[in-house]
Amino acid sequence: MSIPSKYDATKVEQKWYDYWMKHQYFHSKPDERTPYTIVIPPPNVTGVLHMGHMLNNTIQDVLIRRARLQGRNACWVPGTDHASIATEAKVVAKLKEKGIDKNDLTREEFLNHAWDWTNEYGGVILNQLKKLGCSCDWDRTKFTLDDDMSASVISVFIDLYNKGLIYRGFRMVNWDPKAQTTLSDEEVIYEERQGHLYYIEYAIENSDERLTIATTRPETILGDSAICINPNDERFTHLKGKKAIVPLCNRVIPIIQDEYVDVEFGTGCLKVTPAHDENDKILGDKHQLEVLDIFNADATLNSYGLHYEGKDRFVVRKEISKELEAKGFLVKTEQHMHKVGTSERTKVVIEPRLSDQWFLKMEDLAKPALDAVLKDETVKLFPKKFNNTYRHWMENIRDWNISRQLFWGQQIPAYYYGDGKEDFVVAHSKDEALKLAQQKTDNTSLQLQDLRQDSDVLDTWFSSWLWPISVFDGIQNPDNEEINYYYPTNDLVTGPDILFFWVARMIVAGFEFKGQKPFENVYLTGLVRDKQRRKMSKSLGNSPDALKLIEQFGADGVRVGLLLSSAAGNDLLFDEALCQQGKGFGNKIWNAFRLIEGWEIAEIEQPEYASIAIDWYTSKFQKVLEEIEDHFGKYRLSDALMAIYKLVWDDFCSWLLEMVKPAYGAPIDKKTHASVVYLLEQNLKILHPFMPFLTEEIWHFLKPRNPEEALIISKWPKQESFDAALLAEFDFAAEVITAIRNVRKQKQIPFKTAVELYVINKASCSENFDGLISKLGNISRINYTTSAVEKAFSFRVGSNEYFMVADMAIDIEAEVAKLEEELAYTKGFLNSVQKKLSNERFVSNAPEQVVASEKKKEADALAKIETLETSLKNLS
RNA sequence: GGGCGCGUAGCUCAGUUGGUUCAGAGCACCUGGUUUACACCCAGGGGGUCAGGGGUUCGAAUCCCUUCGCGCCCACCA
Repeated sequence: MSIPSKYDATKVEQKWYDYWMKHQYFHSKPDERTPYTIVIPPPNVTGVLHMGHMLNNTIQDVLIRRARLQGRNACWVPGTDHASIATEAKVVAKLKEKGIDKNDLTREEFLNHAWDWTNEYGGVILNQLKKLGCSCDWDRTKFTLDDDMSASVISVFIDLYNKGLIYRGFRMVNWDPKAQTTLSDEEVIYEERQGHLYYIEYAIENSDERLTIATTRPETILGDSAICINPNDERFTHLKGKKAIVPLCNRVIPIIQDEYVDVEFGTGCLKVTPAHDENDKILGDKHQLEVLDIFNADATLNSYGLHYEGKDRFVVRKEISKELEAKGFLVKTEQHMHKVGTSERTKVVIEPRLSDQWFLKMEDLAKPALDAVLKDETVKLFPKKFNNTYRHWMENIRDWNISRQLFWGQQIPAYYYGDGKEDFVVAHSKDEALKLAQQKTDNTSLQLQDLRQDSDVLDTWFSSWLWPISVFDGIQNPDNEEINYYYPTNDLVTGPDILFFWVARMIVAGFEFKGQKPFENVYLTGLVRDKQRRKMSKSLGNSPDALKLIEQFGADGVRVGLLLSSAAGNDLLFDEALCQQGKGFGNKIWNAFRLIEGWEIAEIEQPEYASIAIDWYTSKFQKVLEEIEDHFGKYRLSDALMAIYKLVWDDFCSWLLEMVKPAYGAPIDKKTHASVVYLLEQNLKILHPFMPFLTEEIWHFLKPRNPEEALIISKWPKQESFDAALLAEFDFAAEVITAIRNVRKQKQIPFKTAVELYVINKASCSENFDGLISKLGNISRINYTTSAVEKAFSFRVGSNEYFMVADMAIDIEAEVAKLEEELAYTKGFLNSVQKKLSNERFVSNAPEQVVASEKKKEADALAKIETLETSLKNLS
């Protein structure tokens, strides 16, 4: 098999992905091994891969591949989410393009369109994940609207309802007038907006007096039920019991008193509109005020809007303020910054609206989930700083509005048989509902056709909160082999933006439905931003096409690029240059492999320097492996990758390969070659989670291997003890080599010119690395001496002094200057050390170790000064 | 309004309980190098008042206070 000089990522990647699939390496089934399980955060079924997914799933794949190499039964469950509101919005838009209005369709017709759409685009994103190299168990692919998944959701709803945790309530909810559905509090994003504060005069009934109120929403005066003043506000006590007249519609409303009103804000008078403001609703309930809903579902005004009927709320706001001004009701307007709730999905301004909705009581459910993270730490968040955010949310948790006025989702299993508030039952089927209804009403004449199912569907998150359980059928079939084996899962990798939407609720569901946590560790990634720190978004056009990146840099290159600078929880500032760096790294490894494979092997004796070099790298590898394990343990994948990057590039390629490399054209001894190949293989194993394709390719080039010997299922290197002393010796030798190269560069001694080196070995270095110093410094001979060598370039490493003898003129003055500079620096250093040592408080307070080290520094400095002074004397 | 976090080299970030190994890494930059695995390369190098000020300590990037700047989360003030 000939080795291509260039690595062709595209071809190689397809080949190995097919190979892995064919041999079922990604597939997991319960066995005697310890499981390692990840469930994917299911992307929107109709979505396309973006940079956030790339980062997220690369991290998951790194974790899963590493676990697989460590001999665990690795199972990564993929799937997609029906994303009710987002998908429904897309389908509605698509239908609109075709001239079809959703409102003209029946539920069934609409769902048919939605399924067509899902079947056409669904799964695109999963195929994109394959390009990235994700080793998911595709046989397990789930969709949150699969029949069994939906059945689990419905069971859970019924269970919670029967436990009294789900209730129906007429409440103020967040209404999205565009999607025409309610939203949970979490789906509302508050934005700071510049608005106006309108000061409007209301006449007092049977009086000439006028009262001024301040409002940001003048259009809602048509829904006013009262004016509220603070009972302690002396300015208004005389108005107690009087009535005011609403401008334009001339309705007479009471003036009520409540301490809720802030005397300081605006005019100290508040208009009360119970239908359109949460606080006004509370006031309204307390004071038994009328509730006047002035809006239609699409936030246009209804008949209460008088001549504004049918017009949009924002249009009305402008027009009504003009009318109020023209008629003398508007006193003034002020600029006013305030927060406006907007829909996460449709971006429109949320309208508080009173309606019948389904809620889930959260307070009791939240307790075990709160303790699991903060008290028992059975669930750990990475980075830990999210504990606070989590606590805050959990401790102030509010009931969850789980109903949505959509078609795309699990329809709520509530069946109504009458118009009364309690005239409904909750059941798995209509037949069951009928029985229940007959029992409840004691009316056996009730018929199936008398029942109508609630038209709402459940919030998407009400299905995805079950994900880690339901993908293993743990709801419907709670004691099955799979759920018992894979649950709780190990790691969850997701963004902090869905910490509440999803992560927290999964923990809640885990304890409620399985009696234990859904996962052990939560790795929260940062957001992917561009170089200017802007969020990547379609509208900004700053989000690169994920697949094009893979084409350009290879999946391995992109994976490395993404992970190079992404500490957990930190935003990732994406730059294509990072992928280039990833690709360059791949190229480096490829060429190292080509070098090794290109050597001619001979039955010759192993040179001593090669044996030392291999011992050194073996120890170095172990030392770095220890660091890598530590990084992985802390979910510091960037650091783990960087440690491997430096190990492979610097230590393996730049040092080891250069050290063992035979002279040009000369063969390498068999033993060294075998060792180097072995060490390369060790490298490939730890590289594999990050760069699966390239490593598998090289692995199979190194020797023919059976499917059972594929890298993907090989064994992660075992951690062993290493020779720290040898590593220290190498570091010293490396310093010497660097110094030699430095002198060569400064004095323009070409590398090809061999020079002799003399050493005054005060540091008592071993001669282990002399052969390597000679080889990498092109030293013809190393001589040990006790006195300075004349006509030589000198340098010092530690307390050793070195002299390079080259056949060229020595600039004595420059040498003297260099020595003097070094001497001055060392004296200054000595001075500072001695100052510290002469400080009695330092000597008596600091730990012995620290004092000893300072003493050693002093001794070393003194020795060095002596050496420098002797050399100076010799030169002059 | 409440809470959390951050500010270290041109950029992105490490820096564990204050003290050997503390001022680091990668990238970028500068200099030199191409018949010899790799220019997607090799060798070498410069660069920081650790945001500012104050304090505790023998000793502070690290602990405390304070100022300034930035980010995030939560909260119904019209």
